[in-house]
Amino acid sequence: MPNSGLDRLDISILEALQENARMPLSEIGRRIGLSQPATSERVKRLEERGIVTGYGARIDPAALGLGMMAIIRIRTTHEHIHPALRAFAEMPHVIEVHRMTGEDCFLLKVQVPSPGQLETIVDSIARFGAVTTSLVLRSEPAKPLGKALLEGA
Amino acid sequence: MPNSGLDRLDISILEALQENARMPLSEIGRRIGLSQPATSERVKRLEERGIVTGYGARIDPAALGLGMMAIIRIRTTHEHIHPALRAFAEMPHVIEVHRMTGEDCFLLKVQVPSPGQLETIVDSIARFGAVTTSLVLRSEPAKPLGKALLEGA
DNA sequence: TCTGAAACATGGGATTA
DNA sequence: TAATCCCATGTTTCAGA
Repeated sequence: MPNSGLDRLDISILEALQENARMPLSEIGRRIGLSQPATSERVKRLEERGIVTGYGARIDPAALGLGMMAIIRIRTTHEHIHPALRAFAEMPHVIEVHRMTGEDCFLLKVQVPSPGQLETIVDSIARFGAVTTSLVLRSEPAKPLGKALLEGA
Repeated sequence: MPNSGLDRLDISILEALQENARMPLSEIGRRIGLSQPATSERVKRLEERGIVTGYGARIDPAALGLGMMAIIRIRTTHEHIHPALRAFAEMPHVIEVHRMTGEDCFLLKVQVPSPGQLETIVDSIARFGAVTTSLVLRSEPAKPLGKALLEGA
């Protein structure tokens, strides 16, 4: 088990903070049977060790008029890779960029208001190589980390 | 522009909260030129309108021994879809599940400690259909929402 | 565990559209 | 009038000893 020296209490803290990063430390402590200062100390250590890298608000894209999500794969050649990365960084609708093994070099997650906007993005990406676009019909809520570590690893 | 009645200040608040959900309201207010109570009021309204759906900790998977990320696509038939969704929900290493259009019905994002664990997951998914697995070599940091709305939309 | 400091929620009054 | 802001203050939450 490659757990970085985390005990059950640390895992519980991570789960609580993923569920609600604004939960008071006293409340987290109450759940796991620790005092507020002891909980505070553990959270600070999790941050210092680089396990907790920050805290972010969850935002509903649909509520902002970005109700359409798509997955775009790009198959390209080696000399296009770095220009492509720079181009993706400039596109605000491109939310995630992953470089991968396999036939396709890149996988992008984009969040757009309309098919027309998606077309614009696809067109501006096509210069790098062959593009495959899929519309996301439904996404399950993203799963928090934590459980995966306790069971077998 | 399909912005749900958000002005520039609301957008700035969303950006600040995505960067650091624990930023004090007084600090957010200072950045955008508003008092702490006025900022508090706006944040509460963003929550009530369902734009901010929660707050979560960002966790480094590698620091938890889950240093390997993979993208798995599955091509299956209609009768397998709901059993597959239930099965994915039970797999702790499967972080995201998207149902899509196109040849492949599902796209999964998985986070594993080792190739062996990835093999186990692929094997247990293969019963639903044809599986295509790609290892993620590198991911750019996920982009926050906000900018995309101001420019043209 | 306790305490001073920081951050938050609430109510009243002023301003603007 | 309705909305939004600021200021003042009581309460909660945090950090350090």
